[in-house]
Amino acid sequence: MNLEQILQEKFGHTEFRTGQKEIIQSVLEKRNVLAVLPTGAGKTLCYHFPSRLIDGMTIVVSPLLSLMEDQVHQLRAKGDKNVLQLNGMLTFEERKHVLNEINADTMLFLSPEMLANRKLLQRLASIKNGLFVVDEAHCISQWGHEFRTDYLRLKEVIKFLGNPSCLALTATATNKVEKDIIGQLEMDDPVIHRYSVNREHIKFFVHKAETKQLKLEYLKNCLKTLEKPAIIYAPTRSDTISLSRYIESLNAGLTAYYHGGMSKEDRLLVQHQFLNNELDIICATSAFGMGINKPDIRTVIHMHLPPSAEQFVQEAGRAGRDEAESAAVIIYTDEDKYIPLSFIDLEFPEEQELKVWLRTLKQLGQNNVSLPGDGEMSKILQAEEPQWKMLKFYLEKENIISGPVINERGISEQLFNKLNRQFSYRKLEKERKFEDMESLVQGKTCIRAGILRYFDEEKEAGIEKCCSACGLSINDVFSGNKNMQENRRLPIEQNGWKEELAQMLIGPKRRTIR
DNA sequence: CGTATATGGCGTACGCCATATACGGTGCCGTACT
Repeated sequence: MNLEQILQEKFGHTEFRTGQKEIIQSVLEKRNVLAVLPTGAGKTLCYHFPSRLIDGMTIVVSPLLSLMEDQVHQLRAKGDKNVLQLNGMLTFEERKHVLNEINADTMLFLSPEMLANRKLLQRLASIKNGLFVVDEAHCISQWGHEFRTDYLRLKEVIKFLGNPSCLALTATATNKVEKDIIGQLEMDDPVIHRYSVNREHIKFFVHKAETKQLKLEYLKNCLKTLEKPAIIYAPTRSDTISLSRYIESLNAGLTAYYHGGMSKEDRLLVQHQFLNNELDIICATSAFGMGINKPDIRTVIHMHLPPSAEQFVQEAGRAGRDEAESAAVIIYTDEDKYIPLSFIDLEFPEEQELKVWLRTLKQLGQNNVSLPGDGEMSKILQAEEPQWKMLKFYLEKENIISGPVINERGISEQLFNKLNRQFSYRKLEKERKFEDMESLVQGKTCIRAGILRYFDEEKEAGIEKCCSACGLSINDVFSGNKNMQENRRLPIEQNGWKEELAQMLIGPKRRTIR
């Protein structure tokens, strides 16, 4: 039976989309695969398909619980009952149940943090493992080094599971990020399937404003001209709130805000309203977007400069998954850079700080104190919790910390120098990425060409007037979408959201959300 | 960099203004409880 027949019989599709067949073939040949496929190209099939043919369990590492929920739900809805997930939203009993259920035919979704659990790993290793998938694999590079270091432990996990073949999937990776992913997963002799990140129907616009007020003026213009639904990205949580108030005052459409500090319920509610076309505009921090599968987002506006071109392409790429004309706008001022730069600053300790931290740890070790919990420890060091967790990861790597034991003899001048050098290097890398983003918008040349160059691609000849630098104006977009406008919006039920929320929380799927 | 809160001097007992300092983003987790 050939792959097309299987596709038809088991998955109900008549043909593969670009790249899918090649990727699936490589996976079936038991190769380690890195696939860079643009947003909306059908990544799920790339592991769903082989997981049904491969001998052994398929493990899928997913960065967000909401994303995991969605995918598991969709796959199960398609009739695949042996798709399970394991995460912190499950009760103890539910977890036990999942651990009993899993077998060599299971597809199991987990977070990288879950895979740090030794007992769980032993249970997983007791089953034959066929395929190890890392979804949204750019997270390894983007988050793994500092924010979510469990991403850097995945290589040990893969070894522990008996080296199943590995498939890393992402929509945005430069050559450098590709190398980082391959290196961090220790993928042996990998096959790389890379498809262009170019999305021709997305038109790019950059506008530099002199003041904050003028930024808002330009935004007002954009909202008059550009189509909705739209996402507006802001740099801080409070900015998302003030922006949504501003837009409401303009009567520019139904608006809500979204950021990581909101409760799970509120986030879920806003997300659902946006997906159901009950909102025109969502003002959000970078927390919003990953796994948002809404095909008809017409406009993405950035009210600041994202920290990297990768992040920009990820966020702007949420527009126009349906391949209809869409707009991506950046409105910025020179002052914008201080926020991203201060975030980078915040992530890494100062030299003096690092010295004090190591000294404190050495003292704890000398007094045979066993290592306290993360919250407690960050208090002792007067560090932010993410900072301490990052340091802990690297100290574990250097065998300074093992479990609750602090091997204080290893804490030396050399160790300080090594860590300090490493942190400085990473900090510089991040600052460079931001500078690249700055030069992307400051240049006088085609923005699309700049993006493609950044991703080591050549711009294909023949795209005229593709962005503001090529002379395109925001009034020129959306001419091609005329006939698809009117039937989009549904009437809004003013009191519907409470019932809707109750539905999401209580039944019929029984989610556990606190 | 801009904004919000905290401190400090004044010169008289509470309120005012000036200046100093802190903060800003992304998520998972057998779990800290108050």
